Amino acid sequence: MEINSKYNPEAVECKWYAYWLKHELFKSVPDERKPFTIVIPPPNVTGVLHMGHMLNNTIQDILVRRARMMGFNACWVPGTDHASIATEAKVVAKLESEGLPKKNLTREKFLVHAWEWTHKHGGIILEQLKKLGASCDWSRTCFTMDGPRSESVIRVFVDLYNKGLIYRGVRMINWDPAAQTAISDEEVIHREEHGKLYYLRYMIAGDNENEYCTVATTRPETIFGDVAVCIHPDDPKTEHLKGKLVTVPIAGRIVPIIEDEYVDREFGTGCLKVTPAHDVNDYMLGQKYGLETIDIFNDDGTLNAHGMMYAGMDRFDVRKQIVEDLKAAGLMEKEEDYTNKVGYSERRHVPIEPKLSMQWFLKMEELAKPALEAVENDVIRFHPAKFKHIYRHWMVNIHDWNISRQLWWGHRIPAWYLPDGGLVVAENDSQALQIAREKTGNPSLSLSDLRQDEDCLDTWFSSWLWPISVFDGINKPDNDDISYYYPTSDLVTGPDIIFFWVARMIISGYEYRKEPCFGNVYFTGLVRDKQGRKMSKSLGNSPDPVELMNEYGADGVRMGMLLTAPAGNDLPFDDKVLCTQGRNFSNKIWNAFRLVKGWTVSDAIRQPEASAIAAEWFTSFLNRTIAEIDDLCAKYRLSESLMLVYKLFWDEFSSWYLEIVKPAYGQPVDGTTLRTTLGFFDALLRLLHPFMPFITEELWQAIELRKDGESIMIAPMPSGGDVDYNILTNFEMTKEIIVNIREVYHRYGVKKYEANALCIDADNDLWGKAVIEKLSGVYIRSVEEHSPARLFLVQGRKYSVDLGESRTDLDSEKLARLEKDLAYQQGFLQSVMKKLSNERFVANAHPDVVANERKKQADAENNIKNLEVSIAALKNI
RNA sequence: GAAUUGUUAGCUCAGUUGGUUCAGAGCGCUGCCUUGACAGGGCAGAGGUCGCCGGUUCGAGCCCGGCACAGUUCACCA
Repeated sequence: MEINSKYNPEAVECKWYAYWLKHELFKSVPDERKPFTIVIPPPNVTGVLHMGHMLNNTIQDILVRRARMMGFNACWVPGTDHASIATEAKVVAKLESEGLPKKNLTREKFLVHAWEWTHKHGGIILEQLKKLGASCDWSRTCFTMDGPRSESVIRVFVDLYNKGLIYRGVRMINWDPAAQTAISDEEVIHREEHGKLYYLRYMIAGDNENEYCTVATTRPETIFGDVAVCIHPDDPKTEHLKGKLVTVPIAGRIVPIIEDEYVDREFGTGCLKVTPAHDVNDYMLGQKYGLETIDIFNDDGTLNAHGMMYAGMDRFDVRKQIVEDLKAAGLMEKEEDYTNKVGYSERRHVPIEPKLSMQWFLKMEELAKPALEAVENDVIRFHPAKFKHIYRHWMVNIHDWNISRQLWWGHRIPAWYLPDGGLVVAENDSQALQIAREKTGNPSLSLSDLRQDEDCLDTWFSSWLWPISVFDGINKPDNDDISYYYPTSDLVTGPDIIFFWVARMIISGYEYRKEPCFGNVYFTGLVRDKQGRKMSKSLGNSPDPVELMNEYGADGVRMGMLLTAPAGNDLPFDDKVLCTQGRNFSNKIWNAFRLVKGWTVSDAIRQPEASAIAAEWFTSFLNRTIAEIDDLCAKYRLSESLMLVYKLFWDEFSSWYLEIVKPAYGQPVDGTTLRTTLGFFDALLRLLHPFMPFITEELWQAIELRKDGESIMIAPMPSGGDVDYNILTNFEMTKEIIVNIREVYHRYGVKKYEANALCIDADNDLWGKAVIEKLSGVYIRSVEEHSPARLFLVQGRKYSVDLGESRTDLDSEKLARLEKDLAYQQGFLQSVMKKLSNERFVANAHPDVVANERKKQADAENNIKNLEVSIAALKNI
């Protein structure tokens, strides 16, 4: 059987993914098994795969595949998100480039274009996930704007409205002038910015024309909205201003000086300009003192008519210009460098504008309570747990959620306005009409009298229902799927959307199912480049995942990423290094298999003793490792778990076990060893399968002839078994002896096959002789005297290698080594003795600890004695 | 400004209830090796006062206090 010495992932991966699909191995329907459910964090429908998705979905796939093999009915639901603001921005930009500005389009026309765009670019990302090996149940693929999901959103809106939790009102909101929509607090990113603090003169109205007060501001362009100047009532600096009126510079408006303790006396001049329409705090002052609000901005961030001669100019251009004009007018006292935080739109990257606006809000305080408790009490467990703090902080300070967006791409708010004011909220227009007729008492009211709200809902208002809505649990709360799959098991996502999504899903889960929506949340880190920078399009530092998979194989990329990505930790991704390691591991597995498959078998041979020992040892080692893997996976320490399997395969299985049982070149292997080895191989492949699905399937299918439809995917995960700790300990000693022999060989330039002898003490009932002989090429004999040059100690016993009479020369290197060892042992003994001679230690420490110290003392003394003898002997040669 | 997490080998990280035989792993690095599964490999090595200062203790990488630096989240100081 001819097998290539290098593993070629490409053909293998296509073949098995198609096979899995053909046999519907990802498909899940409710049955008598326990469910294991994951809902995918839906990527933007028009997005393409990036490294963050790779990491995130690899982890999900590992969890799902492992659960499936452990006997759960595993269901991973895929889907995409309509990404309201992002998608609309793309469509608007595209239409604009074709000479079709959004303002020239009707809502209906625009939506036609948006759907076209969605169908054209949609779903690419899901195809890319298939390349990664994602074992999603594709028959369940959902979209946040498909029929059942849209229906769910509308139902929930109506329900929350009827419960009095959704209200409409004028509030100070975050306005994104680029997208021209309101956004929620979470969509605002505060960035430190170096700007100026301007000191403006407001002349005091009245007789003395030279009197003025100075106001410090970062936003001189907002003076057109000024309606007052505020001072602190107890500030002597500004005492003289009380009760006066001042003239707003340039605007010329006369405004009062008001007093409020909100003003920080230490900041600036102690005088604060009050612009209720454009600052949250000023708005609060305006409310308190009944001040007018003057909105000076258009929706696109240009000034409106209140801006007088600046009307129509962009807000930042106005700032520059007005600074010049104020200077010219002698009203600019000074400007200082100043650093402050400016809120930016998360999506459009422009400074947001605080704006008074009529919007829809969801009351959060009551809804949040069970969701906070669930995480606090570990009903929903966060991995790593450090994110509980962040979650708690947000939940206890939760604000009402602005859920309306001035966009078209999304779920339109199901509210209809009545001709004479007032509104009705209903699931559709005919229902709305019916309610409207009842409400108004006017049976002749027709649909054309009603006007539906133009806004649509925040994207997250649909994704917060995802774990329920993908099983249609909002529309049909008692259906088989939701009853079976919900609560879901694990959620895998990034901490950046802990508030946007995770927290809100937990909230809606309790509101609509009275249950947690998942049991565990695994927070991945951020994939960064090797310099630690965030991966971004503009930096061009993000490798294309598909190209990576082509180069290293999906298994190689998965493995490389996972190996150094503990939960919650950022992953500095050096694809050359990490993916190479992953690919090399694939190749190692491949070649180990090639070795075993290349053996000819003969049942006429008895199993060699060394092989029998190796099998016994590896059985225990494997079983112990399986238990450790189970433990690590249960703690969601997937990287460490993978590392364990990696070392198990590479070091223990390949480097030790296979080397022991490997027959001499061209010789056949005995049947027992072959069967045992294939059994181990099978177990190792199954352990590895969740991490590296493709190569493991390929080799598992080649171990023996499988029936069509059989797959490692649905083979049981090895469950471990008895561990003989004596064998494990003994074998470690055997390894240590072999390493020492190799070291002797190394120093003397001896080859393994130049038969030599390992000398042991006559009373040494050495365990594992056959293994030592096999791996070192020695024969073992007992002696009275050891040759000091090649002597070494293992667990206090003496061993030496006899290289024949010709090589009894003094070895200074060996001497130095022994002396170094002696020094260490002496130092060690000293520290032990120091402790044992300390009465307080002997009196206070646990008896076990003291006993252990005495054993250490004895060991060290024995070692020292042996070393001294050898050193003396060595010096006498 | 507040909260929170971290600082252990060149890099990325483990280190559970304090016990020195716990200072570890992978990668990288150094040396040697063309004997046949694999040079995408084998074998053997080198590398760290566990951020700094103090304290508790018979004993501290681990507990306590302070400092330094880094990260994350939150926050209305114009």
